[in-house]
Amino acid sequence: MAKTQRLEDDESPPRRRLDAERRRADLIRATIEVLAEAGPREATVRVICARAGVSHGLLRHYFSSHKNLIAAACHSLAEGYDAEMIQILEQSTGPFRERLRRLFHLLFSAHWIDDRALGAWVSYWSLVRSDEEVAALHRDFYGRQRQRIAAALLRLAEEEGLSFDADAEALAITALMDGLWLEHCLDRSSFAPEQAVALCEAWLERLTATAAAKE
Amino acid sequence: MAKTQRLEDDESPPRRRLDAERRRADLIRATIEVLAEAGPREATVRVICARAGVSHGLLRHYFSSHKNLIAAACHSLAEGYDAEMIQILEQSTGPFRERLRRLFHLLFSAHWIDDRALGAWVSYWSLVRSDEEVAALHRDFYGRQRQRIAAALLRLAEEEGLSFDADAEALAITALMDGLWLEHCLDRSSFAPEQAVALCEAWLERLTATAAAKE
DNA sequence: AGCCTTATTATCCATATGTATAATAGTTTT
DNA sequence: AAAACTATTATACATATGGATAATAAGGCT
Repeated sequence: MAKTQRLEDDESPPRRRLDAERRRADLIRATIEVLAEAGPREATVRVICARAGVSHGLLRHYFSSHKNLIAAACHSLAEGYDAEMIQILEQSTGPFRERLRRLFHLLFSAHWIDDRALGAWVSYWSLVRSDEEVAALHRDFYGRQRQRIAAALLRLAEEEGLSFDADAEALAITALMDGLWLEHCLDRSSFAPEQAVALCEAWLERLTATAAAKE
Repeated sequence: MAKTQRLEDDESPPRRRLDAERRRADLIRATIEVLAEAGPREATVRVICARAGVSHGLLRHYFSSHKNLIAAACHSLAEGYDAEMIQILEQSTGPFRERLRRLFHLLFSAHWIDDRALGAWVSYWSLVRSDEEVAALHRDFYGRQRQRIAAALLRLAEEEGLSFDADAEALAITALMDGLWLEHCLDRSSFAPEQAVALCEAWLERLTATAAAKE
């Protein structure tokens, strides 16, 4: 009785034909939104398609399976983050100390915090544990990410005449950022984004303050 | 045809009556194992009960619902970690610098790394986002955890005559530990547990090295 | 205009899911 | 040993789920 929202006496809903890539992107965006808001358990074919505004039969036109769509959404998340990191660390100007600080600001800026995709990362992490396809994707993505940060730290060391283990420090700052991001993601009321930025900057200052001068 | 695994000509499986608390604990343990190995999506009533070796109808005898069991499992995870933290930080002896180092070692020791519960935390985090009951549990748990670490840092500052913002630093070291733990959880091949311990210790040393002496 | 391609929907199907209920059997009590 | 109690199972049920198929219509082509 209460189910008659549509099709009752109104004309049938406008069936729009969309550009293939655009529809694919729409489905991925919808998946990320659902993952973020309801988690992997609720991210069913029907819920995702409803979110994208299409019938659930359409999914198989663009993705080989439900899992394939989930993996594509995770891929999209990782790629998006990677692209922003390249932009800030490698394609911008200025000293690398400044570039790293810009990365900290980006990560806890409204752009990433307010995005509905925020919680999707936790779902993504959850899927890494259970889906081998996502796990392989993650290994590749995380390796590249740490390599980028290590390279930036190495350049920083050159610029400031310091010496430290860039690979190990990249691991540390990545973990610090992820940890802060995770905790803020789990409970936004626990601390302000600015505090997370401040802690990352403090970490960087202490690193350079205690690093040995390169002879 | 292929479904006749049992009850065909053998005697019926031994139906064991267990102590209530033991069975409850068994179900929670099974839930954590399934969450760790397969993620929240596969942690269904039937899978969990099969893991615990009971029929799926039994669940409702001990938990009001599937979600209630999941929440109980998350609660158990958090309580277990909290208990270990109390043990190490508050009920052990020695200078607080040493106690904190012991915490680092514990976190990345075989006990926590090899435990099948390792991946369950990611599932737990994923559920925080989608289940309000788990979210409330988490806020309480995380607040206590950070408070414990802040208290330990404060004692460390007293012992060594230093001055720093213990609350903020507790946030940082918690994030660093969680971040390292998360990354190791997602890909154990990415770095050795000992390296995570070393990075936490390095963080602590830099904190005390750069902290102002208390006048 | 009319035709063709195919994106999109509606519908169907087998199975999985959470929960409820009645039957069964282990344990305790008397 | 009989009876009472209740943990446990087997089963049932309504709905949800991922996937498949056939019908439909939107947009491009000539």
